[in-house]
Amino acid sequence: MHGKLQRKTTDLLEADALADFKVGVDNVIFSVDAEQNRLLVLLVMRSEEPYVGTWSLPGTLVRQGESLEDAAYRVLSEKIRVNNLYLEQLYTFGGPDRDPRESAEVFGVRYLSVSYFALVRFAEAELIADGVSGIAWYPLTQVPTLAFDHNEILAYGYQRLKNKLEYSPIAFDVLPDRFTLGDLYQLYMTVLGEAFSDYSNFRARLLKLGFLQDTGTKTSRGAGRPASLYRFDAEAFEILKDKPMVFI
Amino acid sequence: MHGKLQRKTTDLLEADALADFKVGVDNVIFSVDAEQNRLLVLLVMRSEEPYVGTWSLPGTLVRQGESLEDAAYRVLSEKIRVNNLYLEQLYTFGGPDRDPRESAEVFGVRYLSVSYFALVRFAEAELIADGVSGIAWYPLTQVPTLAFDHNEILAYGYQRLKNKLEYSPIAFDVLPDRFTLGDLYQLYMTVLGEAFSDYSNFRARLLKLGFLQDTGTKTSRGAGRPASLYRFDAEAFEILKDKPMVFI
DNA sequence: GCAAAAGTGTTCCGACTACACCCATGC
DNA sequence: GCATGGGTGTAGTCGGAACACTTTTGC
Repeated sequence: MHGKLQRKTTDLLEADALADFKVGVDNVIFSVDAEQNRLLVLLVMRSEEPYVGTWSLPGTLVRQGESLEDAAYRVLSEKIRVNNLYLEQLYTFGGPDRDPRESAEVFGVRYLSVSYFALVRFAEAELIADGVSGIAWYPLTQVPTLAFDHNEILAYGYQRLKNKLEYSPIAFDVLPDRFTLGDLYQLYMTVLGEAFSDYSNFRARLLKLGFLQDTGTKTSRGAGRPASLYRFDAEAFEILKDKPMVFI
Repeated sequence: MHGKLQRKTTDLLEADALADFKVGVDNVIFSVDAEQNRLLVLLVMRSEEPYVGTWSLPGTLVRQGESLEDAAYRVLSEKIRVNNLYLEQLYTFGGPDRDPRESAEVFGVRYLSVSYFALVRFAEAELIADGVSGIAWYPLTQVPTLAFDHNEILAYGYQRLKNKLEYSPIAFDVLPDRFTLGDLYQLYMTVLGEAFSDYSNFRARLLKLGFLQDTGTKTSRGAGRPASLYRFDAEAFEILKDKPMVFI
């Protein structure tokens, strides 16, 4: 309401001068290790200042001509090779002083982070070591203190993951093409924690939704009765997608 | 995976040079006119290039030392005076070429928009006309073509509003302190459209939740039996906030 | 046979739906 | 009285929770 008219003349000296930004994209990449029933996050060891030698979320700064989502995909593809994945924007963190590089020059450039949330198939995901910086899947329970405000971003991403699982079919982006209902149940247990639902009720509910296709084949894993392999029927789901649905 | 090592020397010439950003904040500000049962959005007429003379969402560019949320509040307070409001971040739109100012200089500055979603009390909201640009509440059904990608942002905000209404108590940020259950019902009807629930069922469900306090006083509006005035009990709600709850 | 995992069925109970009906006011 | 909106109650139904039970495998 004030200063707007004079700005042209004294731009850089005024208190309300515009901030210049570099925009970073940070990815919260989850995966589920079905063997060990662990929820994993992908972390990289920083090899540049600031925070050299500290673990952080994989991220990058946005380049000229590159969209935010492009940048998010680029980070991902530089770190892991995957065929299938789920990706969505998470939140934008942009307070001043969230990046120590800002304090270097007074009123210098600001760093803003647009975070993305991704889910990939653990079995397919092949980590790309570039020889310089470390890269590793960390069990969510063992994540150390991260660079910047990345612990906060991670916590936010984990919340989103849990919410999404309840009303979105993102689980099928992490499971192999053919999976047993036990696999699916284990995935939910791993992410949401113990006792979110009885197995047989979970089973009945999911099957009633009608987008799980019994392939006819069965698989036997050690002791116990062999389980039917199911496939996610994307076409059948499309029809139902607008109706509210709960996997709990 | 490539170019990372050489970047220091030929930074500005390389294809993967970093983009420089100005960051804008655009607000989708909703209100509900209880008299006429209309859902309203606040729009402003642009008085500067680009898009002079076109309606747009109220927005601003982020200043030095200012957080994103600060900027969002600043836009709001420059346009309207309100006592109570709900505000949350919506989404970040950041593709190249979303702002025509970008094409002016090749590889010049990029414009990124962090959008916020707000809900204010219509009766309390006093619009601030600055004499230069227009400002007006538009019924959602009559919104014209807006500047930039603002129609898209608005559509996204409307979706969020509908979702939030179902599981969050944001309605009470828009209603006056004391309101009748009829007021509350009308609000839901106005935002969500006809026939989302029977009135008596809606009433029973809400009262059972236990955070609506009957003030004892009654109000009479024209014909019909006087209605009890209720108040939202924030303390009672705090206790229940973590449990899933549906107002439908 | 026994343990282990898959798969089926059944009972109980709470919640939502769809109404019908009573109450208090203005005119 | 009658129209209007507020407020209460109820019968039917659907779906989830809990749990018992059957089936098919490995050993």
